[in-house]
Amino acid sequence: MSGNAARSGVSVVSRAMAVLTTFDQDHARLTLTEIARRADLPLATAHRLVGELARAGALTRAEGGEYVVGRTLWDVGLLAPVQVDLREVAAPFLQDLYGATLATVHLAVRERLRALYVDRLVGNRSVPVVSRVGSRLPLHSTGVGKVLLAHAPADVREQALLSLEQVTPFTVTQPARLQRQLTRVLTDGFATTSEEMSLGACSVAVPVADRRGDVVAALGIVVASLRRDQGRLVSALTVAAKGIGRSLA
Amino acid sequence: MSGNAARSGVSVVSRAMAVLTTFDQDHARLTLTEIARRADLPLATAHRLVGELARAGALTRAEGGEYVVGRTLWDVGLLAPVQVDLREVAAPFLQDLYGATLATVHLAVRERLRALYVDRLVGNRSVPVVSRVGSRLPLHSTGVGKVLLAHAPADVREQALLSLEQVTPFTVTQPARLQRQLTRVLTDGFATTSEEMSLGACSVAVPVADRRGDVVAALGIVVASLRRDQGRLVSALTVAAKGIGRSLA
DNA sequence: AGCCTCCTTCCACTGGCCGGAATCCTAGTG
DNA sequence: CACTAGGATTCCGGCCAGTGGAAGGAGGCT
Repeated sequence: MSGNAARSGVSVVSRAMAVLTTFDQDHARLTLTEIARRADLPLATAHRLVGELARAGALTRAEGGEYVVGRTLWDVGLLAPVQVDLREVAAPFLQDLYGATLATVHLAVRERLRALYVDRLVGNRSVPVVSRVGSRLPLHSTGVGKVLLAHAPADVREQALLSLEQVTPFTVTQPARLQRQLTRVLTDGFATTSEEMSLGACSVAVPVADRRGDVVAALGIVVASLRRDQGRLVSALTVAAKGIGRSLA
Repeated sequence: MSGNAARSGVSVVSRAMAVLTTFDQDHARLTLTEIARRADLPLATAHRLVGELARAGALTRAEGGEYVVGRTLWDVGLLAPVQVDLREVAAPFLQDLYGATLATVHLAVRERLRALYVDRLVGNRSVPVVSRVGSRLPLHSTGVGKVLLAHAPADVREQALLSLEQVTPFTVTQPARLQRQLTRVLTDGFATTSEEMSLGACSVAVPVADRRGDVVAALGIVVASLRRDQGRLVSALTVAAKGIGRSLA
């Protein structure tokens, strides 16, 4: 009658991973109870798993008793080959771009219906932004997202147009209007946003094409206003994007 | 007689973590057999664990059949609070420093008897270096290491002086000589190396002190030669380090 | 073919995992 | 101070998931 009632049949490993993936950018520190709830595990089970993960260094206990991702996982995670060639090649160009504009610089690739930010540079006097390395943001409300979407296969574009979340009052949510913008992105060679992702932040972005001409990433910068020198920014971005493309294998 | 002979008594979780920690900077892609050997697990056991980890997204199978760290772990690992305040505060200063010098810029903290590189900027025309974010390099053969060691507690210094690995022909391996250098680091306010970590690379580094005056990190740059403008580099580094220190909470 | 290395599958045994329940903490409340 | 509420921790018997030696592919090289 007592003891283990319904062993759910999933492996320990997948449960442990479920615990780990309860952490995300908005939930970087969690209590045991939250972990159990989010991973859908009995409290006692979560307690044991979390304890073992902590002992192994995968999790660490913060001051308040909450759990955070541990240093060991940081080490291991850094080894993941997530766009490493692209990032290594692009890094110097991002730095030059930052030096020339002093604006926040973004490098993103498309991951299904999201823009995955693989690298980022933020300055002292830059406009505050929500993105971080590893962030996944909507394709329709960011500069890099629009570029990636404009160059995406037709089926991806169609699916993306089906659900346009209203992030700020200025987010473009009408499919027809966004479609027109995407067409212009292809002809103009760059995309812009005006407070469509976060208030007070505008952005410009250009595609990064490899030697075969395929768009593999988008390069963008975030500024307070585009009124002034949009032309100069587009030029700087284009030069950097070309440089990255040429350096890709 | 058959079946499971000696269940070693360790949990599945710790075994899974043992598998994950077989990966390091010099072994970013491993075959199943290598994993089993390095984690000291029977092949069949390693095979099952690796399979489950791969199914959970913690590992990915590369083209050649080797395993690499998966995207899921990259996501989770990025959430680890490893010097996040320091890194966020320092990032803009590193970028300015790169802009002013076009040299590779390093930010490192001390982790026991190693220098842990928490951030890094590498340019197009920079001297090639071995460090990456997450690298742990010796304290006695790197610029940032010497700074961190000079400001470390006495017991740490003593212990570090006991084993000075000869990395290149120019590495300082005599304890007395290194001790004299460390004393100078304290009076001069900066440390230098000349091809002591890798041939063809020299470095300058300065301490980053928080508001209480405690040295919490070291900031360094790597150049081909120090002959020319060591003074200018030290100045730029000092300014940046002061700025970081002032911005720390 | 023969040999070698690495990968995959099989299967009987058993000890580590499971999780409801009880207990221990805090912190907040009347 | 007693009481409550929410979370964290410990307990413990039952049982199945994990274990790993062995055997069987799959290539590659001589």
